[in-house]
Amino acid sequence: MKEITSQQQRVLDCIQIYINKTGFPPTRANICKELGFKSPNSAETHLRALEKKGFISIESGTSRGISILESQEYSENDYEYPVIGLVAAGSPTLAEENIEKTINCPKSFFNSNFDYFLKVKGLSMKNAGIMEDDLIAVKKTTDVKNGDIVIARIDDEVTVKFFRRKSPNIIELEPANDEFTNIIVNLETDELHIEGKSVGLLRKN
Amino acid sequence: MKEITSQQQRVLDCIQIYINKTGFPPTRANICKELGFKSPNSAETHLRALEKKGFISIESGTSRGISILESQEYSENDYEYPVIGLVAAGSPTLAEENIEKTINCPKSFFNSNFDYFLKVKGLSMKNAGIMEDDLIAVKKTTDVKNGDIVIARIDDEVTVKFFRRKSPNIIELEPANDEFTNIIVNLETDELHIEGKSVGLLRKN
DNA sequence: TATTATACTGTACATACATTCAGTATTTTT
DNA sequence: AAAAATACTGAATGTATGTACAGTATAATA
Repeated sequence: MKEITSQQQRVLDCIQIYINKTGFPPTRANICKELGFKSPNSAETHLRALEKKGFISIESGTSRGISILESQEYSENDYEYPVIGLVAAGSPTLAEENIEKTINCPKSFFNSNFDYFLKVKGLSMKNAGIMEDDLIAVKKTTDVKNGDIVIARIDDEVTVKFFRRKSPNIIELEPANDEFTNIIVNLETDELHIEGKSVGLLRKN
Repeated sequence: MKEITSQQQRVLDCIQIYINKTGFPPTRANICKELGFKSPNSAETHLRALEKKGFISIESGTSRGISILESQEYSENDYEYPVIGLVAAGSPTLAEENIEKTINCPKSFFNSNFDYFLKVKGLSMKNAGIMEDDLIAVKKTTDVKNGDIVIARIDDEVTVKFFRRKSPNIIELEPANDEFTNIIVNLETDELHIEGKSVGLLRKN
């Protein structure tokens, strides 16, 4: 299995999500629409690359004839997902020491696969329906769009916020609570790490 | 779910086997070849019957746009929990007809065991972090305490609210949204059915 | 007894889709 | 420095595929 590029990973994820949602694989045009490509050939070349690298197989001449290989990674059974506590500001977080427990959960539980649960502290995303002690299913990725709920880190401080790119170098991290203010990050002067994005939420009461 | 005929069962099996083998659903022609039909319309009419009976869904105008709804496979730890849509007021709800799909989920996923997922309509519990289209894990029980989030039914109208017993015969159903008002139920004059209570919440985004 | 559902064959057609060709540009590998 | 891989746009084409229409026949309902 050769190395996958970030764009190819996006296409692969897109296929998996499409199958989870609809039950059947996407067309070239579906992929383009989903990822913003303007030519079906963009999808085509990515598919060919993914096939060459062994991630998918393509049935020639067949509509939607894509199948994802290496399926134990994606579809098989359950997995023990770690629950990581979002600890107070200033502490090293997202580290192994912060694994509170694990949760057994089907791998294809949310529309996208994910890496861990993050236990939420505070109410900064209250109006988005994210409450204290909720568990956010986090997919590790830096590929985020405007409006995505992201797990962002500035130095050692980790927060959950809406992601909005205002200009190539200005990113706004927007809370969903009037009592909190936007965090404006200038990429030229500040370091911003996107740890991942929310693909789902779990609450136990 | 209506009764399935033996030929329809053959077609349904054929679709499942085809998906297992290839990773994508069959075309009409594929089904014909597999089962020995000589006209694509044979497959078409069977598919329409299966859709009408709720076994599959067909995306119109879409090649291979078949998805099997009732997924009968589940392991020992997991169970296929039904997702029931909270339909508009006045309709008979919580009925089998309202099963939108099922979700495979470990039986001990939430702190208490539960019976089904309820898909939320409206924002009456917004401040409790329950948003539109969230899935509430519902445990069927009438044993509820003050402050519990309950699924209550008055006649045919089903709502999700906080439960508060004001006096032995007066129960208040309290929303978590300023734009909604409390529902006060006098057990001497009104009939109140407690369908169950929320033991968890699931959100996919 | 009339009607509807089931279970097919066979033909036809619009369009959904895969796929090729022609470009452009940047990055990585040889 | 040349070649190959990556990452696209854009247009064009053949065919794979859904789907409607026209029949035939039997069993199940109303």
